[in-house]
Amino acid sequence: MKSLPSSNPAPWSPSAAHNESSPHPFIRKLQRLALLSAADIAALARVSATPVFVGQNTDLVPEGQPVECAFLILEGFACRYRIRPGGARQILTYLLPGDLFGLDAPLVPRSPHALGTLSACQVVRIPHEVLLLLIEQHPQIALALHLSKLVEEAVLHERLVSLGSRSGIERMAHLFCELNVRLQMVSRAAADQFGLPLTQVDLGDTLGLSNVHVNRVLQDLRRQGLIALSGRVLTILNRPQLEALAEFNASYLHLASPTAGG
Amino acid sequence: MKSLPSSNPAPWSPSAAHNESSPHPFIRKLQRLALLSAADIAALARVSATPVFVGQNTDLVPEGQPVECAFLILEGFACRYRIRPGGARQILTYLLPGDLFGLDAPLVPRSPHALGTLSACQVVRIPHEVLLLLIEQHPQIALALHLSKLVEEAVLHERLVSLGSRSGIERMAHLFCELNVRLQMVSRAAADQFGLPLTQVDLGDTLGLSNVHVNRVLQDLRRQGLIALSGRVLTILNRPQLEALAEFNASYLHLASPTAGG
DNA sequence: CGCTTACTTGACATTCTTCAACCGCAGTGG
DNA sequence: CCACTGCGGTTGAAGAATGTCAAGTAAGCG
Repeated sequence: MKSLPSSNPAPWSPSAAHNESSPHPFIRKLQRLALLSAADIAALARVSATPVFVGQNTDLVPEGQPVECAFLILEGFACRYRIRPGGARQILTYLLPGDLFGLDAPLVPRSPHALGTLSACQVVRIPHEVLLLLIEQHPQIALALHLSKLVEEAVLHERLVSLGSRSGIERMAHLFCELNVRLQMVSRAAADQFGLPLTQVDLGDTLGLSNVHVNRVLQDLRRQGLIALSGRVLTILNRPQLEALAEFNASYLHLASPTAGG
Repeated sequence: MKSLPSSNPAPWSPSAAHNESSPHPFIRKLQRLALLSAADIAALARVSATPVFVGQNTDLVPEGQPVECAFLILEGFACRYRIRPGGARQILTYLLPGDLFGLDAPLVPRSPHALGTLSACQVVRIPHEVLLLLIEQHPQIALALHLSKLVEEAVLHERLVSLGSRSGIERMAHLFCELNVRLQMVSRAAADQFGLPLTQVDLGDTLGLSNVHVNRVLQDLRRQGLIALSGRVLTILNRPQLEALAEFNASYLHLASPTAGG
């Protein structure tokens, strides 16, 4: 695992003019959770104006280190993960475009897990003070961030159910359903198709399966005609059956305050 | 699963004079997280003055229902759990004396999981408004509650590592280590011994193991001389080895603000 | 072209589950 | 007092799910 080359943009990082490439995932996500004013949106746009490009498999925050600033993912897949003494990696959560890491970092002396990229990512580093100010001056943003933490908790609970009591194929189906909905919410997925920049090892470290077993589970899903997966693109071929297999119900991802926009 | 007999104390509930039986676990826990004033402590004592006794295996909040009020556990074991369509139960988190459920409930339309007791419990029902007031008027309590949520998150992550990548015996060892520390923090455990009012089925539903396998794992731990467990009392016979087996490091449970008391 | 990384496949071992039976104890009712 | 019952725990045997090891293939890249 590489580690992040200090604070400045990596040498191969292009200009910062990329931030209008597509609907801003952070704003889009928070708008779904609370009603934001034009000033709120402007503040969010300002905060995330200078993205940095980070290569895949790069640590943004190493395990056990203090967290110097928050990170906002604009593009790509990142994750929180732990490495066990024997070397095994457990991926705890995925961070997708629009997801924020380190909101509560000032309260935590050292991060109990690492934050790293799984694909090449576009990331914004946000100093704690900036985030603090944002929250103090924009109560609706504070509310949206709070709600987003509650959704994260629900996702974690759902993953616990998967790891604790679902079979390999059910876990995989559930993960795909969840990723599809989460990516759709920030316009990074079509109805039944999205880019999945993960290796089979990544999937295994997420779902508690060996890479070999992941491979066989994927083949099983393909053979049943539920998905297609090749070239880092996942296609859901039979959503009803996939969701049934996963016992998937998207409601846990759709927490919204009564005032929230679409 | 029984369900809670409405809002009033159960018929067999004794007097409320019981709340001085032992160091108040809620106050004790929050004091560990932030520096509380005498007024803070008095307010906490007032809020939790009227406990209710609840029998084992009783639902306080059913899955999918709105949460009408918060619940504070004073004695006994409770848990958040989910029942899967096929009937399988996954226990998500334990609530021990001093633990609070429903802090964010006003923001969540319906609880995605149930809250139920695993043993007979002593519980306080706290209306949302009372909790809100407590938080508004006592910033240090608000801080402590926030930190306590962060610890809960760390516990959840730790459980995810267990279910995702540890063997049955490692999971069990880790759970015992964690429970010992958490109970010690609220004076419900001696150095190496504590009451464990759980059945082997409960343990299995927590750790993602069948009851039969739980039984064998327990025998293995006993055979290795690491624990004794009988009559609902768990004794840790060889802590270093048990912690090594579990890869246990208590630091994730010891988050504290710089100003916190011991 | 050779190297690396990801994926694939087969054979085998291990972990864990399922099913079924049995034990022991506590509560309950006759 | 005793039979009955139910729950929690224990045991054995068989099988399913998953891991490990090892080898081989395919695609991307310098």
